[in-house]
Amino acid sequence: MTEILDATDWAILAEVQRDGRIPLTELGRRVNLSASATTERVKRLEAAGVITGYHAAVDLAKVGLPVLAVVRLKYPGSQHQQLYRLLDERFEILECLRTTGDDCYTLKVATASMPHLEQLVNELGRLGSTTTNIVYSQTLPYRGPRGPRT
Amino acid sequence: MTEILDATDWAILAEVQRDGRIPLTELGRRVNLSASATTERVKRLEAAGVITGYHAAVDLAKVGLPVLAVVRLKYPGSQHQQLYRLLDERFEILECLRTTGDDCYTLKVATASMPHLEQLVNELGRLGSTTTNIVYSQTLPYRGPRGPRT
DNA sequence: CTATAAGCCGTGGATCTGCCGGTACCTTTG
DNA sequence: CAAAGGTACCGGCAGATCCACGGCTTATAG
Repeated sequence: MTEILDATDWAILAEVQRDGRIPLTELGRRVNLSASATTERVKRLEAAGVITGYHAAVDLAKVGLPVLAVVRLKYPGSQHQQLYRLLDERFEILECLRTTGDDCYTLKVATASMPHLEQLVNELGRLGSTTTNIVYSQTLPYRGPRGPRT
Repeated sequence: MTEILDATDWAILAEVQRDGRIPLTELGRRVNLSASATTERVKRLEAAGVITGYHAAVDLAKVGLPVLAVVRLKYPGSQHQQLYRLLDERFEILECLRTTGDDCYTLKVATASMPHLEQLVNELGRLGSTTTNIVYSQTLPYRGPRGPRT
């Protein structure tokens, strides 16, 4: 049960994070391994939980959710239950991080319009005080971790 | 050039966001379509830019980056160049959003340890004033957009 | 030196993908 | 009204891909 990742593992991770549908033969070619050896490496990474899944990325604007915002939620009580219910119901909430500091939660939300955002923030405001920042642009869209000396 | 997504398109998006490596035949089974019809739908979504790519998700803790944090950066001048350089060099920075409000940028960073985080924040602090919040847990890990009445 | 384990390779059968023609339905147009 | 064109779907086939198998090489320990 080798806990450490070698350079080949990092190369594999870089490739599958860039293109999650790359064929194993092509992946093997890029990391200088045979197809079957590549398969074993990938399976091991999946089994160890290093690779947690494969997901398609969707353009938010193209599906009618052009308004992206970061909402910080300050939350006096401890009725987390209500927040969980909102996370379940409200598909506009894309991500929710629980953090240290004055604001307990940091949410990323995507809405169809400003009134739509306003309505969502109103809903969140019933749980605690909110601070909202509209996102101009994703200067750096999410990227996964890289290994040393890429 | 139909701009609107129908229920089948949303079902496809839900499936490929959940599992980006699902075979087209299985995908067709789930959305009640033949394999070839499914292929055409997916190709169209890709060509239209609705699906922007497929990516493997990696467990940050498992690759030695267990400390996740949100850093907000307040930035008096306009030397964005220096920030871009940092984004390029510093693999610990996973995401960077430019927002309205007092803090110009909101970054998501992952580091190996607290000293490592401290060093990264010091680096960022040379550009402007920073506010850092450690992430306890991802209450809701990133999920993509969902269609109406899932 | 031998035994064991780990990592890699090549092969072959099962599966999936990509491309083809064909059908049904709707809209447009003469 | 009828013909033409467009759209979305299906089925089938050739080729590419995936996956499990056994054999080969190297490293380590006894």
